Amino acid sequence: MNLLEQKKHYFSTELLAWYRRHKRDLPWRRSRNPYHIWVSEIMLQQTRVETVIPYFNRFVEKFPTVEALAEAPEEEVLKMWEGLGYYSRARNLQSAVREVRENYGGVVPDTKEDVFSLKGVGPYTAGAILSIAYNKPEPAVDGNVMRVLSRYFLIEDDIMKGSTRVAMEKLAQELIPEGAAGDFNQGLMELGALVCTPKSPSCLTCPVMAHCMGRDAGMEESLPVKKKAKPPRPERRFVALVEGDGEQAGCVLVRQRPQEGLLARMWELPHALAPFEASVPSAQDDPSLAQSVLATHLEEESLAIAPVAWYMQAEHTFSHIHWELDVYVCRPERSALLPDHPALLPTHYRWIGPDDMAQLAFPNVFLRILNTYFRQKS
DNA sequence: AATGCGGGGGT
DNA sequence: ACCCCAGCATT
Repeated sequence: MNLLEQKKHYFSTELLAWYRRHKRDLPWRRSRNPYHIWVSEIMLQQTRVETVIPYFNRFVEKFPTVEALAEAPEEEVLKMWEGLGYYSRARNLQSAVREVRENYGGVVPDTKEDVFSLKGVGPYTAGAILSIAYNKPEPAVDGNVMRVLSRYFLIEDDIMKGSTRVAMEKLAQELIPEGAAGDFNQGLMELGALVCTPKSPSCLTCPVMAHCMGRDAGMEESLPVKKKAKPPRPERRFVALVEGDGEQAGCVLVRQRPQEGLLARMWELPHALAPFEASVPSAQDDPSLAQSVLATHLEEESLAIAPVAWYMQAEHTFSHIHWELDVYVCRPERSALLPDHPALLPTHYRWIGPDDMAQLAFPNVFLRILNTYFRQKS
């Protein structure tokens, strides 16, 4: 056996033993229910374990089986996902679960082609489901795994490239010990999460430090090589907090976003993009600018409102956009188009009170604004 | 291959 | 102020 083969064998053996001693007690590790493992893997995409735990527990309690999730209204599924981000994950998961109900009799499939074909399931998640739920020897290469492997094997290829991920998958598959795919794959990720961390890795407690080529080369902190992402583009927006009067007293106006795109089908406060000249907030801002931008925007939606006063600022960063929000309290224009009769609102608009928040899914930035407002009013 | 798609925590 | 995270779909 050559030197590289020895390093590989050592890595597999030591990592597996380490995982079995040190693995965390996580909710989705308490059973091998393939549906539960699937749900956890979708939630864990781009999301930390600590964040996922409470969401996972609530989700499987409400939707314990493939059937339960398949039959649920999408609105309820989105509400359970509220705050977790990347909401297409939730919609794709439900669509895939319905596919499993129709095509596989409600049983999560156990072959690569079938699992991979499910909506929202890519190379990582397919490997995770097959190895963790069914103990099949498939690699599950995520960001953690690429970091660990790039350090241990001193791989300097850019991990953002698809070809690098494919090479890592081949390597990861060769490393899987006989009959222990699930534990080994989870061990790789566990090591990346707890020991071989992005910054200041804890090499002295690492079970495979002795043969780590990255550490030998003094490169454990500079690996993996990763091309920098583009910074998010800034957007300043004016937000309308429209206070109802008359029958709508105590309510505010919200709307549902379009079917596709950013935050698809989520609820929000009405808002409009500031003109370029006002793209940077300044102390000398003329409130009338926000008022005209908002009034014009809502007029296009057949609503007549009059901004009253600046209320608060908020910001929110997506991967690709940074929102600076200025919130203005507004009033419906009396006698104008805004109907006394709520049925005449454009269909994607609604008046809501605090109690209605429990049904509608909002992105976090609007949750913060609405909670601030309703708390202050009560 | 590049881009769109949330949100929070660590440093 | 970055950086990163148990990625996938679309183009």
